[in-house]
Amino acid sequence: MSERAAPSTIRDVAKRAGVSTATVSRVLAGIGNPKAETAGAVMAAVEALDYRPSAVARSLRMRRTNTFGLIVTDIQNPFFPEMVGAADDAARKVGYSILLGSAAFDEHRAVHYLDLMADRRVDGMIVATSQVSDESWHWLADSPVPVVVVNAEPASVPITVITSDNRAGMHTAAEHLIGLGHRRMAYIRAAGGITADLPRIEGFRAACRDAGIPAADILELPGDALFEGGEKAVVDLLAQGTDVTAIACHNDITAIGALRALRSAHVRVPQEISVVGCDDIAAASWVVPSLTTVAQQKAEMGRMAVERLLAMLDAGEGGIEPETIRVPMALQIRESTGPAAAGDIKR
Amino acid sequence: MSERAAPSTIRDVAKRAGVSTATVSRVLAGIGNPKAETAGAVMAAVEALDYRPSAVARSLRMRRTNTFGLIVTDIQNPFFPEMVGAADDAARKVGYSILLGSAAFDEHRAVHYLDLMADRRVDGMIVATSQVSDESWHWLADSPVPVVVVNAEPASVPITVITSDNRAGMHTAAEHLIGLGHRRMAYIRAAGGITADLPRIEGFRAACRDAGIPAADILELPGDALFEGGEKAVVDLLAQGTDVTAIACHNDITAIGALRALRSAHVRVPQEISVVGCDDIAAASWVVPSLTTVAQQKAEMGRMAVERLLAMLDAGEGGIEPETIRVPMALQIRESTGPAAAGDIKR
DNA sequence: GAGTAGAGTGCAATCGATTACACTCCGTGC
DNA sequence: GCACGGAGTGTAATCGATTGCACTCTACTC
Repeated sequence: MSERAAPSTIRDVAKRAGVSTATVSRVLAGIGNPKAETAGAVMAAVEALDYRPSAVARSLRMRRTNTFGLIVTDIQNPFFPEMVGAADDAARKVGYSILLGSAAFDEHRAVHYLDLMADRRVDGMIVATSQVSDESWHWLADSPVPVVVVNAEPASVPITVITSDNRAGMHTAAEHLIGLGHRRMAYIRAAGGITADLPRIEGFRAACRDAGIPAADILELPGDALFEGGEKAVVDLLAQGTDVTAIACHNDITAIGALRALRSAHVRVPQEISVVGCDDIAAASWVVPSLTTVAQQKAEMGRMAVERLLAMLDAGEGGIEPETIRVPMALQIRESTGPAAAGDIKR
Repeated sequence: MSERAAPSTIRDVAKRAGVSTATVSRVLAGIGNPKAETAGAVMAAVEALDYRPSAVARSLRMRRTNTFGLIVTDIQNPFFPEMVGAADDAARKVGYSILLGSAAFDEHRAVHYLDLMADRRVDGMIVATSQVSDESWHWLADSPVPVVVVNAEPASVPITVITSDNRAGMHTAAEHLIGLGHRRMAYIRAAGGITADLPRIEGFRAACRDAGIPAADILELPGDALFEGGEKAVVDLLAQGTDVTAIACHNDITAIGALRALRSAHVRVPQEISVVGCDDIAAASWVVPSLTTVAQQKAEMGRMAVERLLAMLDAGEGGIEPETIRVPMALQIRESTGPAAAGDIKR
């Protein structure tokens, strides 16, 4: 047809209704008490022209975008969609929307999104990744826009943090294994830079220490927080022969990779080796055997992050002190853990 | 500290550099040939003030937001993050970003996002869901902004569509099963309203017809495109006793639900019953037995959608005719399918 | 009947960028 | 000496909304 039809503006509506733009704006915002007649004319014009106020123009004038930025480590990890969904719900309920960015394990991409969101003048940011440089953390902490960090703990930067109690969670998982009689265990870690890695391994070690298990009996294996990392760690472990009877993993995806490798090697789970994960993603109950894991309150954290941002917004600057909130985790016992095998596995 | 510090504006920069805002704008955009001295002063001021141009103001003036809206059926289905990731990559490369909305199987939410994106004046929209009313499809088709529909086929609306060749894909899956000797089969469908449902079941039926299998031998079961639907369908199927030797499912999540129910009932897969899914999500190769499935080119489709939008944008209105592009699917044979059992299952 | 209050609107500035147009120099050509 | 052209900048309009302030009426008080 014609050129790309320009959407109608408030001026078009005003003209058609025979009033000023100020009146149109007021009628639509429901402020002032317009005469029923005026209001009617405005609404009719809005209807006729299929008018939709431009959020862009409004944002410029109001100096608010009604948008929160949300950066996650990797949207492909099912852990995040659940969190994102909950955050989006909470935001939508109060008229905000979420601008999403997935860092995809790449610090440059994280920075890209940080910049993007700053340029877009989001009203607040949720940073749910630890793939962020120290420099960026400081920039965030100094930023005039409210920031909430989820599941990461930037050291020595005063900033609001909402995180699962990773230390206590993995402590519980270790106790569970120890209670089942496991003494020689392996732990598959995340890659460096993922801040949840440290508290989790520490919780695990602490529980072992408390049970009198020598640190040397705990094998720490490198991983990458992905399926491949879990798989490879187990392949290597078995290749060199091992007597561990349990494997704890940084997260569920790693654990599922581990399960896969154990199955390929015909090691029975949990009869020969028990496996526990962390996160409680949907797939944890899909796999065979279903995965014992430490559940994070994903949705709850997403919701909390948004609520916190809103609170910071209407408290204004300096209204709310940075604070670290620890959300409890809960052990989900499924099929992948059982009593320690009597004898060692040699193969 | 003070009030929420307002970010510095182009005027602040101009003042500090001792030039006009026009010059600042030109220097930053790299147009005109500013004297080296002027350019230097501008850059210095930008640096000193930590100036970032407001994308909001720019969008208003340019009447372009450099943003594409993307609506998916359900971000929790791993199928979508892969597509979204690819779309985001493609968009970022050319300076665009993606505003994401998950309809979460709710038509009202889909409409909400449609409105939101229209208000935000996105430069184009990707609609990767069929949870959209006829009215909305027409609205989209008439919309002045470019729209690409992914994996849905609004009937009788002239609009650009990129979709997997669902019919051919499921036809192939059926042939695979038939080739393995299966004759009595079940098919777990999606809920009504999911447009991929129809071509898939049709492809399945067609392959059976071609093989001379009477339609009555194909059991069509209701599902919901979710884990629960697959699980329930199989539970019901087994409860009433059945002689099927293979189950095809609308998608992988459904198939994984079916696997779970079969396992609970101690039916061996594939020895007693074969299962195939559709999508090829990551979890398809995680489950046990790993899932034979028909793979969609998720990333490719996300990329294509963005490219198409860009093409529509610089072709201007009417430059590109609506067209339906079918992306081929590929059978991924894994462990969940095998030769048909000799005898029926009675339990 | 003058004064006042308040309801209902309009005028115009503003948010922060981009860009058409006008203007000032300065060097050249003749 | 004057016209001309181009390089380099500045002035001001514009994008589409919101909102403080001023204004016009009407109704009411005394």
